[in-house]
Amino acid sequence: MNKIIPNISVDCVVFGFDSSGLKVLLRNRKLECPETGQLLINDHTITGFHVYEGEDLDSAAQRTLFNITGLTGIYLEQFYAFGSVERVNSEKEKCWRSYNNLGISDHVFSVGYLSLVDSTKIKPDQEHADVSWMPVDNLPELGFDHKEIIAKALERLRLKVRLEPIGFELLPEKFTLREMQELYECILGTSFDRRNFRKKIGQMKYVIPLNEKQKGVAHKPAQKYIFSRDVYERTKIEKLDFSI
Amino acid sequence: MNKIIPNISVDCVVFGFDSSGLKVLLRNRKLECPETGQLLINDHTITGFHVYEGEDLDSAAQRTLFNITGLTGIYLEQFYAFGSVERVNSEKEKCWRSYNNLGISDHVFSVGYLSLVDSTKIKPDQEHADVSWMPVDNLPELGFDHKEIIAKALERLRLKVRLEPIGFELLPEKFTLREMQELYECILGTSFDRRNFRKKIGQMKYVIPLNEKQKGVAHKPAQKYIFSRDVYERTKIEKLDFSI
DNA sequence: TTGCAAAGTGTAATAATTACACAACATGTT
DNA sequence: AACATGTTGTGTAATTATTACACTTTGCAA
Repeated sequence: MNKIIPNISVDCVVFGFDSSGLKVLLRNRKLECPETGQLLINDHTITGFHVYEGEDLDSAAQRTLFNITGLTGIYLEQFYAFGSVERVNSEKEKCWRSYNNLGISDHVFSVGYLSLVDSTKIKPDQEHADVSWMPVDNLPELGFDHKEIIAKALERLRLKVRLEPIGFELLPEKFTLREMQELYECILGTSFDRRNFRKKIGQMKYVIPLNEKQKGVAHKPAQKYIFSRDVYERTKIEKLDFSI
Repeated sequence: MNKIIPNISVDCVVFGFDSSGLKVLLRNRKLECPETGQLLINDHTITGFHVYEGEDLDSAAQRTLFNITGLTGIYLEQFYAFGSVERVNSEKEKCWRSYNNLGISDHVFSVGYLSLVDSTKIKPDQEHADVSWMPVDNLPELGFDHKEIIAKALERLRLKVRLEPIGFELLPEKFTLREMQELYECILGTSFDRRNFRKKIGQMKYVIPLNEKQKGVAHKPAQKYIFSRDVYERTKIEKLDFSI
């Protein structure tokens, strides 16, 4: 049995994307009073867990991510460490700990990881009924300091997406340029001229058109594209040129 | 008396700049065998210390930074958390701990901070004889995983310097355009055309020329400039436009 | 007075970015 | 069968940013 380190955890902000925008994978947390049955806590948290003894941060984050998504090999990046004294010490969290204390410290330092997944690969409803995608621009009530953690993750995502082609991690393997444009628009909160956007993408040799079209749409079907990391690595130039 | 948290520390990479390039502030660490007097360890470390109970990460970093520089209000930014299992468990570090163990865990998670100081404000020789500026491109032997930490700090500095006007933190209050250009050249490892660089800086309203010139130089003295954060905050545009 | 070393300055060529409108197409509806 | 709908796919001209490049000025030291 793995022993947890009582004062160190990882928290993983899992981003997904679909036609209605950018999402975060959250778990519903409920606590009801054993005597009265009253709902003491009913909020949401990102997924996280204490680091095990003898485990390093990245492994702990991968483990945590696997537990909620059932997937391995997904994009995962450490982005910030959170260590404020109050982060697990609000009244609500004291209450939570009083019912769930498993030898956990009252000052837990948590290392935040940011993960990007193709949301079509996850069917959260099946495996964990308490897990769901929530829109980043309309989050429910969150536990701990998870609002702050998500905000910081989003900030990092916005930065990173302009510097590296990580947007593709959020798209299905085959995607249309419209999907790609919508993704970038909703991450960056801007809108692009369609022709200029396409011109720009056209220059990216690593975004490769397929001989395949959308099906079952009530309009002219769009061509599908794939991203080639391989071509990207070979042709990338050291420049902040992903700003679109 | 403050009690330390045995498994959590902060490490602070302090960067400075002078005419010979970019520097890191390092402390010489020596350990001699109490019996034989033999030098068991003679290397360098960045400055760091365990977090105290009830203290948060930023405060711990500020405290640590003050201890080595004697300065407050300096640029300080968290950049990465290090938690590999081996980081304090090499033969050398086991040896160090066997002589200096103050209730320290054998798996210490360290949060890396990056600090930028005007090196003219620090006279390391006076206060601590064991502290000195070392060139980043020619580092001595380093303890713990500090080589990796410095590398990561440098990577972050290179990124950040293109996105925000933090370079000025490394310059004296009044500086010449040549100093500024040399700073950017040595951080980014490139060289700029002098006229184009000046043209670019000319557009930055927050780099303000003074009615003051260099003195005591054996050539045409250069005009001095200051950076105004105030003007910057007012005029900044959301764009990755600091790439020069 | 002369030599030295760095400061300070402008222009033309090239490349990148922006703004903008219409025909083609697959489907669902009448 | 014809039509309505909604989205795809495409080019050009104007503007702006980037690059490459050479000579005169200045203050001090010898």
